[in-house]
Amino acid sequence: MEENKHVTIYDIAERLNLATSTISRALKDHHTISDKTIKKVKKTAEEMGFVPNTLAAGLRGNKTKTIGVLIPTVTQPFLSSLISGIEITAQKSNYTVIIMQSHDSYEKEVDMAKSLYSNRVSGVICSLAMETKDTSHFKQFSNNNIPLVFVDRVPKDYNTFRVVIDNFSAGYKATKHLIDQGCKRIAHLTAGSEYGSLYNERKRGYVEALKDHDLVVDEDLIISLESFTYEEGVKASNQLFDLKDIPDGLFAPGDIIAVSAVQTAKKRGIKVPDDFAVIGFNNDPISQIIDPNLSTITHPAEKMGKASAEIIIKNLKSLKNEDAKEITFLNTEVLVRESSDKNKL
Amino acid sequence: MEENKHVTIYDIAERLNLATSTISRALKDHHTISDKTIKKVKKTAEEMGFVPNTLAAGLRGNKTKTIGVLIPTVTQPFLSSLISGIEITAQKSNYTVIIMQSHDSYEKEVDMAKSLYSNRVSGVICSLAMETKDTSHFKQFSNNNIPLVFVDRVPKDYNTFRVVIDNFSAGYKATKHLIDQGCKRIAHLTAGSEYGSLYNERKRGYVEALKDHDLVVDEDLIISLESFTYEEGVKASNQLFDLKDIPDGLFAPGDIIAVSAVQTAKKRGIKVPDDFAVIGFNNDPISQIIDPNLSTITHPAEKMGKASAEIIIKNLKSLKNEDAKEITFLNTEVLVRESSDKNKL
DNA sequence: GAGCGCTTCGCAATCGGTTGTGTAAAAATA
DNA sequence: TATTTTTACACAACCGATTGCGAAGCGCTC
Repeated sequence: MEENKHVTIYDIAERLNLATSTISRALKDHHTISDKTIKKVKKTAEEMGFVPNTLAAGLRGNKTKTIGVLIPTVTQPFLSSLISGIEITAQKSNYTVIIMQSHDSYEKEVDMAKSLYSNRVSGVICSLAMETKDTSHFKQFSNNNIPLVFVDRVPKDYNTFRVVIDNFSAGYKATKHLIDQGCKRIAHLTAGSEYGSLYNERKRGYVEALKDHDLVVDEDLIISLESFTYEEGVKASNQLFDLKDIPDGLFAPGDIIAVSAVQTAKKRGIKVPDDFAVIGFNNDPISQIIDPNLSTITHPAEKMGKASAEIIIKNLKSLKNEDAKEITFLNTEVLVRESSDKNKL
Repeated sequence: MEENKHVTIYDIAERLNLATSTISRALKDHHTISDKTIKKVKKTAEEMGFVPNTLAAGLRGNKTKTIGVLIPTVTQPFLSSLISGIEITAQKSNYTVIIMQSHDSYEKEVDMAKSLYSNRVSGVICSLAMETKDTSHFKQFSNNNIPLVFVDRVPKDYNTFRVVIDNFSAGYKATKHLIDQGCKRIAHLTAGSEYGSLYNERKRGYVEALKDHDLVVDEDLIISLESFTYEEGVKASNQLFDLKDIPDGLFAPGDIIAVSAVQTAKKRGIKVPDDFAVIGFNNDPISQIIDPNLSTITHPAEKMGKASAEIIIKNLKSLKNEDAKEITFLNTEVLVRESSDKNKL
C-alpha cells in the first residue's frame, strides 16, 4: 500500500514464482487453475494491494465495460434521473459510466461522440441535442458494432435501439383527462417543430383527443415556445389569458411550463383548477410540492435509463449493423393531482 | 468509415510508408516532424477515419485524462450542478468524466474508489457518503500521486484538496438575517451528528449568531432530522408548531426542508413571513418557484465543480503526497426573497 | 570535400493484462 | 508397466500509441 508504483500481475508472478498468465487466470477463476493456486494468488494479490489495470485489459480485449452517455445536460430532473438509472444498472454488471453534456449543441455532440469512440466505450446511450438534425456522427458506432441506444429524444430515421415513451398516447391521455374534467377550451404549449418529433407527437395526441371528443382545435390556443423555461411559460400563459375567449384548461409538455401557467393564473385571479385546469409532463419533484399540486404525466426516467443500460449490456456480443433493432416503449400514466381535479375525487 | 475494424496509426503508417512513430508525432505537431509530413499525415488520418485509441495512450503514458467523480447521487440539484461544472471544465481541457454514485453507502464508496483507481483516473473528485467515517480507501490515490479533491462533504482529517463553503459563516449569516428581520425565537433543523461536520458548522453559526445578539438558544427549537426529505421536514415543522411557545423564524439547512416548513405553516394558518420567517439553503430551482419565494443561501455548486476540476487539471504533474494541500473556500450569499422579508423591502 | 549541425524520421522497447498454444507432471485407464 | 487423459502451468504474441535513441539526409562552412 505504501508503494508509489502500481502493483501489476508481474509483481505477483515474481513473488509466487508463477507465470503472469497463471496469475491472470487465477484471478478470474479460470478452470484450468487449481483451487490451491487460485487461493494463493488471490491472497497475495490482496496483500500486495493489487488493482487490475482496466486500460490494459481493455486494450487487449478491445472491450472496456464502459457505457458512454451523451445528453444535453445533467441538471434537468428527467435527465439526472435517467443517468441515475443507467449508473445503477451499469454498476450491477461492473460497468463504468462516462458522461458528456452536449448542451444541446450539435457541434459538441459531434466532438463528444468522437471522444466516446476514442475511449472505446462498449456502448453509447444518447439523448439528442436540440440542434441535431444530422446523425451521421453516430455511424462510427454502428459501423463498429458498438451498441447504440437513443433515449427519449431520438431520431426517426436511424436503425438502432430506442427507448421511448409513446408521446402521442401520452398527449392523448393528458388531453382526454382534461376533457373528462369538463374542459372545453384546452390550450397547449409546444416546441418549435425543429425540436424533433417528440413534442409534435404530444401535440398530435392533443389534437386527436380534441377531435375524438368533438372539440374544436383552436390555433389561438396552441403556442409554440422558444425554450422550456419558466419565463417563456409565463409569457405564453399571459398570451393565453389575454385572449377574448380564455381557455379553461392547459396541457403543458413539461412541469416547469405547467407550474408557470398555474402561478400566472393565480396572479391574475384565475382559479386553478376550477377556472383553469392544468396538467404538466414529467412528474418532476416540483410537481408534488407546488401549491396546488400539479397533475402530470409520469415520465419513467430511471426506468428508461435502466432499460437503455440493459440493452447495451445484453447486446455486447452478437449484433450486426444490419440487424433490426427493437424499440422499447415504456408506460406513462396520468397522475391526477389538485391542479386538474375539478371534482375533488 | 465502412471498416469494421478500428483504424490505427499502423494503418496510416503503412499507407504512407512512414514509421508509426512519425505518425504519432505528426498527429500532435511534434517539432521534429516537417510541416509537409504533418499535413500529409493529418489528411490521411482524416480520410481513413482514424480515431486515436485512448486506452493505448493511457496505458503507455500512465495518464488517462479522465476525472473520476464519486458522489452520493446525481439527482440532487446541488450535485447535478456540481457535475455540470466539473464536466464543463473537463471538456475544455479534453478531459473525460467518469461518474459513480455511492448512494450514501460506505461499502459502495469503497468499491467505486477501487474501480476508479482501476480505471487509472487522472484525478478524483469526491463528496463523501453520509455513512462514511473511515476514509482510508482514498489512500490509494494519495499514495500514487493521483490528485484527490473533496467537495462540500469533506473529511476533516485528510491532507488533500478541499473545495467548500464556509458553513459556519453561512449559518451565521442566515441566522443574522432572520434576527435583522426581527425574529426572536429562531428554530433550526439540522442533521444527526454522525453526518459529519458540515451541518454542525451551520448549526454552530446559528448558535453563535443568536448569542451575539443576546438571544437564548432554546434546545426545543433545534431538531435533528434523520434524512433531508420533504416528509421529515413536515414532521419536524409540526413538532415546532406544537410547542407552547412557537418559533417566529426558521433556518433550514436545505431548501426542500425549508419549503416543507413553509407549506406546513401555511396549512396551519401561520403566516409566512409575518408570523414565521424562513430561510433555506442551496438556492435550488424550487426556491424561486415556490409561493412565497424562498429566501435562501446560495451554494455555488457549479463553481465548486469548476474549481475542483481545475485543481485536478493543474496539479497533474507535480505534487507529492506530503505537500500541504490548500482548501478552497467559495462564497455564499444571503438571497432575500419573500419567505423571510418582513419589511417588504 | 571533409566536418559540423540541424532536420527528419525509423527502430524497438514499453505500458499491463489476455489468451492460444505447447508441455511437463499427475492421475486414470488399459 | 505402458498409454491415454487430465491437470496445471509456462511461453510469447498481442492490443495501439508513445518515446528515447540512433541514424540518414541535407545544407552549410572553411
